[in-house]
Amino acid sequence: MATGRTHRPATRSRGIPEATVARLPLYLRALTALSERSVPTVSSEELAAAAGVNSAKLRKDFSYLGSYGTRGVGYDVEYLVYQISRELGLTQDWPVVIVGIGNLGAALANYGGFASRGFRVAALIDADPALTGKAVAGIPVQHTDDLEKIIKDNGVSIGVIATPAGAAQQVCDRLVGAGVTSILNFAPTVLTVPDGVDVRKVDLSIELQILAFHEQRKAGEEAIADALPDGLPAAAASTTESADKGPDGDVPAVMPA
Amino acid sequence: MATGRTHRPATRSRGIPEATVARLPLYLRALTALSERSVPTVSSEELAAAAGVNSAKLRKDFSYLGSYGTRGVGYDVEYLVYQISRELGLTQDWPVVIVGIGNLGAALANYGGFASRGFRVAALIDADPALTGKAVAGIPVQHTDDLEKIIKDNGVSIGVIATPAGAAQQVCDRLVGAGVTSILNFAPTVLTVPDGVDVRKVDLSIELQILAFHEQRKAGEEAIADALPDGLPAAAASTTESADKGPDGDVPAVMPA
DNA sequence: ACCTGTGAATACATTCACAGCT
DNA sequence: AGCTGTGAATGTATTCACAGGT
Repeated sequence: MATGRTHRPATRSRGIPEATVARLPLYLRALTALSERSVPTVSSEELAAAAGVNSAKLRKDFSYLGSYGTRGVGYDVEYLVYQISRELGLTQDWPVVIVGIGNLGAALANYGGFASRGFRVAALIDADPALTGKAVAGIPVQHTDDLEKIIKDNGVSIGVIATPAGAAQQVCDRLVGAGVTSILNFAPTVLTVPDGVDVRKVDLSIELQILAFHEQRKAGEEAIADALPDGLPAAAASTTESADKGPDGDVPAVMPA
Repeated sequence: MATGRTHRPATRSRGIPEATVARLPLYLRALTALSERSVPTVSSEELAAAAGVNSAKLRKDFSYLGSYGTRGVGYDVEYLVYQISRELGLTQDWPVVIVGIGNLGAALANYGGFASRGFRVAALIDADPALTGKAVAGIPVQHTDDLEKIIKDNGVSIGVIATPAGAAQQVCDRLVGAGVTSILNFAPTVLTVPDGVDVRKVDLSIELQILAFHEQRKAGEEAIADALPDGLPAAAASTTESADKGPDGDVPAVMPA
């Protein structure tokens, strides 16, 4: 096996750490805003504040790309915009297909952020024949039967899956079979893909559950300790001055089903 | 200072690492599927495969929750479902408001995954008076003017922002002012919140940009190396049969506007 | 005087590998 | 014999703090 042995090789291509790659779009957005206001240069401190990170991290991140700043001055906004865009591959145009044109798929098709920077919705695909031919966001919906042809004709390498969970793996397999090597998955399923294919997942209910976890911690630890004999070591007293939501123990439901 | 001093204290409440918390929903989903098929017990190996992680990581994750398995046997599915649900705070019902009922907000309102487990869409809020009173997913849209009242009347502590970027910070401030302490942000902006408030971000264009970065690496490194004197050590040969999209240097736009 | 770029230090996360219980 | 639970080892990310340019 030439290309690597394990299931998920972390795709850390060359020098740039994944964590850094994940922040580059943030920097780019902040820089674009500065560029629109014709700000010529920016310091790591200012840019970090705009991107919501700390400046040491930002400088370290940029150091992986090269030495694009000027000591004593800062970074040239336009130049950095270009360098980061290039690093992210946004100086070329990426045709994207969206599969599954339900509520979410339609929302994605309409989402301006797609088109605005390097990405172009090349096709919308759905399995429902009733949708075929109808236009969503000005783009006609095509039938799943033609998926492979659509991918190949448009040279698509990035696919977005917005189908129900049950259809996602099958759609994924067909996308990959047709040559797609990057997938953004909105369906709440774990997708299995061959080596060399990247999958990123966006999962609403996972995000909510993570928030619920922290929310529960903020107020309510005592109430649970009170109801269960599982003796937790009574975490640090809360003392948050925020809103003092009260114990709120009147919602009944303890089990989901 | 009792409550913590810096801008974002990582919210690592007690013992459980953030990375583990982020995986609990995955485990829970896999376990729920097993539960529906009436599978009584599962080994770390099997469950890990279903959740798309490796078994050592899964066992370590579970070890933070307690010793809920049986050596030589595995984990009791029902029991684990309950323990993880409880840990995530899903044994109670979380009323959620969605602010911004455009395409995306409507998609979220309709998304089944919200309702299915502990979360309940308590209200939909939008600034457009034309929407007020109309029902989306069976829930009437209310006007932003009443935001504070809605939050308080429903005891909402989790808010979802699906407004345009320009409105997001303002909406966020009002949510926080009314007592919301967890925010799921779909708007492409960095939100600033006071200490003690959690924000999670879901950003489509960031995800796509990360994919584009890796995509660019897979095929096309030579083309870039060819155009720039930046001597890369020529990463592992790609051998992807994908689509051979070519160097494609003709799209000009480096800037959006 | 100022701000970048980066080694060194620290913190966090994953993986290994095996002791210990069933 | 089999599988969990976990210390120890390794790998990755963040932060510190300051040398080195402008």
